Amino acid sequence: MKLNPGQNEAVHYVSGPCLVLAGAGSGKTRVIINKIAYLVEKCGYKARNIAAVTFTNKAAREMKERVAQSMGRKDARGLWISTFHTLGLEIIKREHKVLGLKAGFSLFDDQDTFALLKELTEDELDEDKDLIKSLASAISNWKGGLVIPQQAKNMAKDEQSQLFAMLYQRYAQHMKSYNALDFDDLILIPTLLLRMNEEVRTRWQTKIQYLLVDEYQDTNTSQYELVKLLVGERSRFTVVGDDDQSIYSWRGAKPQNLVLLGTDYPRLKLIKLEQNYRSSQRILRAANILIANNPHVYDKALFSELAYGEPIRILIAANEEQEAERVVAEIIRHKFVGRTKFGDYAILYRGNHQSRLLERALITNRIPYKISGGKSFFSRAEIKDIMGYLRLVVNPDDDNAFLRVVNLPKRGIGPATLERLGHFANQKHISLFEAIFDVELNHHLAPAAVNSLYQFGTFIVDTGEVATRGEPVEAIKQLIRKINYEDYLYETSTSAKAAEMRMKNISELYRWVTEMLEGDELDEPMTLPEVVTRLTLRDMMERNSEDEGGDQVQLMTLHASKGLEYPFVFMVGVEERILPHQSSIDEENVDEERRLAYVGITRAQRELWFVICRERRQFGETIRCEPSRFLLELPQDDLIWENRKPVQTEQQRVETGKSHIANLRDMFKKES
DNA sequence: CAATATCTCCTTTTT
DNA sequence: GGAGATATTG
Repeated sequence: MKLNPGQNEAVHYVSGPCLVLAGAGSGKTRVIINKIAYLVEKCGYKARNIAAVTFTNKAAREMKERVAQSMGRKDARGLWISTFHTLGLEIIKREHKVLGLKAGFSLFDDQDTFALLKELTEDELDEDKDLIKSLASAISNWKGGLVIPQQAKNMAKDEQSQLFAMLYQRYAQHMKSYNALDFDDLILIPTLLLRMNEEVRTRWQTKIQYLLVDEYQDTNTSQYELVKLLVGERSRFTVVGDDDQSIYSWRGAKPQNLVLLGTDYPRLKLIKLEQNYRSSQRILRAANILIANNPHVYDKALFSELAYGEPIRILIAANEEQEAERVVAEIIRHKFVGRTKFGDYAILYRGNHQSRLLERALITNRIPYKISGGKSFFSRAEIKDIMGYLRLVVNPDDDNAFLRVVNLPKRGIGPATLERLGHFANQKHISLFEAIFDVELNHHLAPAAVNSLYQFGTFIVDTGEVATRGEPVEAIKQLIRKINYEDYLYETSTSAKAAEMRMKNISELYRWVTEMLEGDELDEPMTLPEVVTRLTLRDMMERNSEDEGGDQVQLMTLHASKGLEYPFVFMVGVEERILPHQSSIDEENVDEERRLAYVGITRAQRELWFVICRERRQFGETIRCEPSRFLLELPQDDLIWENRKPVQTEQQRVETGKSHIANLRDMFKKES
């Protein structure tokens, strides 16, 4: 396929820093892929000296695959295509000596982090969930903004932030003694390292000679800085982004980085991609009109040369059960009429919990579906159990992992025993695991308890030895067998069927681990510690969802839909307090929700439905729902509201003396 | 003291 | 409708 002039320019401009403003569906991925190929084939770069950073593992995976197809597997080998987090992990891994980190560090996911914070702040925060959560996000913000604990303390003005800064410091100390890192560390640590250590900086600047960054509007301060440090003086890079698709500011993303880049690099070349190849003109028009309500830094005029297309429909359901049924019925009808595939349909929603009823409706109608993101594979108890074991084997100082698995299956080690063990370990400033082997433990615990603990500890050590001896696959096999995990599942599950399901999940995990340990044509073999950290980044899960690509209706959150496209898209729950979400209305941050709606709309290629309810059950009470303000902002002549004359004429407007929008609101109220 | 049964809270988005 | 804390039993 030929590139249009803008795309062409973006691909061939390689002499300096380059910013590509790429509207939705304007072929930005194609630009990146072509550019990588161009750099290797025409500019003399070696694959191993080019890095491309994407926002999700899935996107990285896809890009790797597409690049490999376009330039041949051999040439593509060695390219660094990953997320920021995986790149950071790689840097940490290779520089762990300089950093003074032990090789087998644990990667804490946010649940681990939460558990640790809860533990550490019992006295100060009194187990208050909301407080702990805001502490967690404060810490995450600090880390994302490159603020270390000492600086946080210095900057703290009020009492609350002083307390939080102090707890941040305590958290950091404990993470260190657990030999653990959290997600934010994966960016923070490499950035600080590159900033302070010239030798390391030079090494990485030599290694990565050209850097490409996708979804640039989602970078936060530390990622911005990391990019800057990696590209150095040469500043050979291309970043691609779209401020209208910035939907992650709640976790520190700074779309202003798009502007900042212009001041930091005066020679920055700005290229706009404005032709949309994805959506019908009508869908694009709706999206453009909606997003025009937001402020803009760079003006952008997206256009499409595709057909004008079908009207956008708004389905109105009495309640949330009906909402799900309506969607499913419409898919069945539409598929029958249009002879389409289930895989052509996507259902998008604001929050993960909204998927439940949809799932149920799909199941009862025997429609195959795939639900991505959300309550993932990795939050299943059985997976967390086995991962807990693996983490402990790799890094015995990981107290979180220890606590998860020490009495699983039951080994007669109850809370009382653990309480004492914890107290003892705390006094001696050692990990729980080390405490087991301390001779003085006898003075604090009954012999039976000490013995159970000792047995457990020895078991972990033994497994670790098998793994390091070069037989990690064998070690995992033994592990699952020796803890009688299968029996445990059958005993604890409510039905044999459920146990079977869980065991299947375990086999799946086992398969992935084995694959990663052994490597394949695109990926090098990994060590067990690497596998464990990579799985925590949910790397494998997303890879898997691809080859499972049967003919299935796709369900996902609006956030998860970014970067994807589907011929037919349903957006459900497009109501006030859901699609602008209540909290964003309270915080007066509706613009970001509008961008979220914009992202959803621009996923659609051919047809688009919005679905709303008149009322919905929210924990016991039924509450009335109002259509989202975004629906009222759309061009009404492109919409068909169900059971209703679509458009108010100019005459009606004059007669009633009310605005278009007020009238629509009235109509909705009368009917419900 | 450990294992199981009941009751409560809360539900934005994710690397 | 699910996880986590509390009440009850073995």
